[in-house]
Amino acid sequence: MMQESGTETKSNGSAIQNGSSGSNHLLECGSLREGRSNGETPAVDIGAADLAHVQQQQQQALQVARQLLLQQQQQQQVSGLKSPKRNDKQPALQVPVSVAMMTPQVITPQQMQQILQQQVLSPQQLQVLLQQQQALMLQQQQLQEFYKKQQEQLQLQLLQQQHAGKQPKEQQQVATQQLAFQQQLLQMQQLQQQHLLSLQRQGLLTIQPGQPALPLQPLAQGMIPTELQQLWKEVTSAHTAEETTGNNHSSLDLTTTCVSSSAPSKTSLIMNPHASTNGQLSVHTPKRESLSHEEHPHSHPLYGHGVCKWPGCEAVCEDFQSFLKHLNSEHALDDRSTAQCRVQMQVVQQLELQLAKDKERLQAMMTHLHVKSTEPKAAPQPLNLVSSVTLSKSASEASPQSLPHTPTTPTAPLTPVTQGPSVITTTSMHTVGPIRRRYSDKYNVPISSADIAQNQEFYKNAEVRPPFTYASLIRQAILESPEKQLTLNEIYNWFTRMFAYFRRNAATWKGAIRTNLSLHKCFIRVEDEFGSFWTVDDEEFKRGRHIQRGRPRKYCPDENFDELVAHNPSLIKNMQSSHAYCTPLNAALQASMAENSIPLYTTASMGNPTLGNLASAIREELNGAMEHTNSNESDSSPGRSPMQAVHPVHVKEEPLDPEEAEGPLSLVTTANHSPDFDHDRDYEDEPVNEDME
DNA sequence: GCATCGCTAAACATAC
DNA sequence: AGTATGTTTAGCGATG
Repeated sequence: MMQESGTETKSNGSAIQNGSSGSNHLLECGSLREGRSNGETPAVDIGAADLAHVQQQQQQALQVARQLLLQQQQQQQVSGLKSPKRNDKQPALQVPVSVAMMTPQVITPQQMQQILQQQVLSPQQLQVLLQQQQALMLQQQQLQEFYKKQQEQLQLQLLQQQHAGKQPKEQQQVATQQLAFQQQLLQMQQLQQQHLLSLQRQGLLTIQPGQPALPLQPLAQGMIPTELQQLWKEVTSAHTAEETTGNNHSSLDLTTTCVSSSAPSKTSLIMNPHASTNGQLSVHTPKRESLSHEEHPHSHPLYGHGVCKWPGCEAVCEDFQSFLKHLNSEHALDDRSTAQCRVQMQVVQQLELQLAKDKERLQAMMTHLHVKSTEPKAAPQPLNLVSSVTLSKSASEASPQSLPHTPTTPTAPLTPVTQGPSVITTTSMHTVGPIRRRYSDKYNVPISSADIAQNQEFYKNAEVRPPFTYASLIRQAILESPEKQLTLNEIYNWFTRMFAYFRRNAATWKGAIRTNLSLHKCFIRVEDEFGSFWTVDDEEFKRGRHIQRGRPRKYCPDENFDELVAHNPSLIKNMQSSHAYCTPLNAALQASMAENSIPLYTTASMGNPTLGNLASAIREELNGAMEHTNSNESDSSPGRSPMQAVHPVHVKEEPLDPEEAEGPLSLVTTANHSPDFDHDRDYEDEPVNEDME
């Protein structure tokens, strides 16, 4: 966190300077002084317009500008998070203060990283966009301030005019300048809106659907930046004297502000370092700040549990006063803090974006499920989010289960986090825990790639437990791999990559994976000189059988090992000679194996017809040949030779299911001679083996 | 009520 | 010794 912040700070700091020199808006600062030296007057020609007409124009322009400002403020309020309570009490004219920096940290580091990883744009692009937005908003704020002053001046002028009955030429000129300035304000707002639209198009900003967009009014007369700056300078300098009397607003020195944009001057524009707005730095208002502290003494969103909650800080502050001191000293308005604000803004924006997307997705899901719930065969519980989301193939049911904290069954989906209409109530969303999905007892229905891919993005980002069993996920991971084989660590990585849920509680789910790999017959462990990897026997997976539990491990020598070797010479090469098969294969099975050996080897739908596959194939013969003699052709890979890649030296031993093993048909590698084979699972219900035990 | 399934936790073993 | 990997078992809750 600290490191990231440091990096961000550094990059932002340099980018700020680049932005200052490269931005069109900030270029105006430089040309401002040039324009001033030229002494040019604004390109506004009033001529001999009568006073009433000028005044009318002024009023109209003011009205338009005021509306625009209000609209923009509304837009910022809507697009930003809801203001905290204290901000609601702020005057309407004040710039809405975002709570981005004032909201307690609810984002986990993982989520933060996730968010940053999800960014569509490169950091450089984001940086540029943010700088542009920042510059625009800064300028807009300055314009707002200036606009207020101009408004006051106008009122003063109107009063004077009423008393004097005539308008001095000077006043007329000022009014003209104000009009031009207001038009320029519109232009600024257009620029900003374009920028916002640009952000929106790039997915960085969401605007509520019902929110009215700012009107894109064509400018009657445009002004080049130099003219604007000239105008600004002249107007501000012409009325400095008036404003100094009893005016609380400090006069805006844009020159100073612009020059110090990379290191903003607190004398010209005092920013509130405690609060960042959505792209705006609010004008410091001591009264407001003191009010805020009065209302919430010793309460600060950036302070909690004696620790400064400034992102990346976590400095320990014994009391609130020391925190304030720390805040003012360490997080004053500088490049670093500004950059951190930007990062936080980005985080908030991304969260809002993600939230909007997830809401939309949830809505679609609700709609979809609601429709489905009317179908005859739909699950009785309307809260069953699982069955129809992705695993439509599975003919299982689901039921709510209240498990608030500890994740349990991976077969269950989690409570939707976002609120939504329709059938899911708030209560149910919090009580619906993992819902067990149960496959048919007879066979496993493998999840298809589409099942996961359908909601891939969702599970990648949301810490929602996927409604698939570990076995299904492991299988999916293996089958997705190019070689149809994965090491344990690669399986881990696939889980963490594909599911945000599996980025925590690693010990739990990793153990579950190992257990499943060992427990399920369909997972075959193969060793080579580089280590071991896991493959999957899809047919076996569909059977969904487990290694029998609770049975003693037995050793059973196999007299027919030679015959097996005859079908797979690699056995001799890779297996230790002591490995043997314990039970005789009957002639029919052997013949069947001889005929179907190659398809059998590829049955497992894996790239490598390893020994594991061989064993799987044998198992297939033993267990399934009788029930479906032709079950292998579908998964055969004609282009692959069964002996294509052979490194196996170790294969998980598969006992036969008693109900399927007819007679003493057992295929067991032996223990005793190799540590790799010393955990031989045996077939239960074999009197011979029982006796050997 | 019972059997099964899926999961979790734990113990244990082995290899590195 | 510590860690990763693999195996096995017990127990729990959900489900049929």
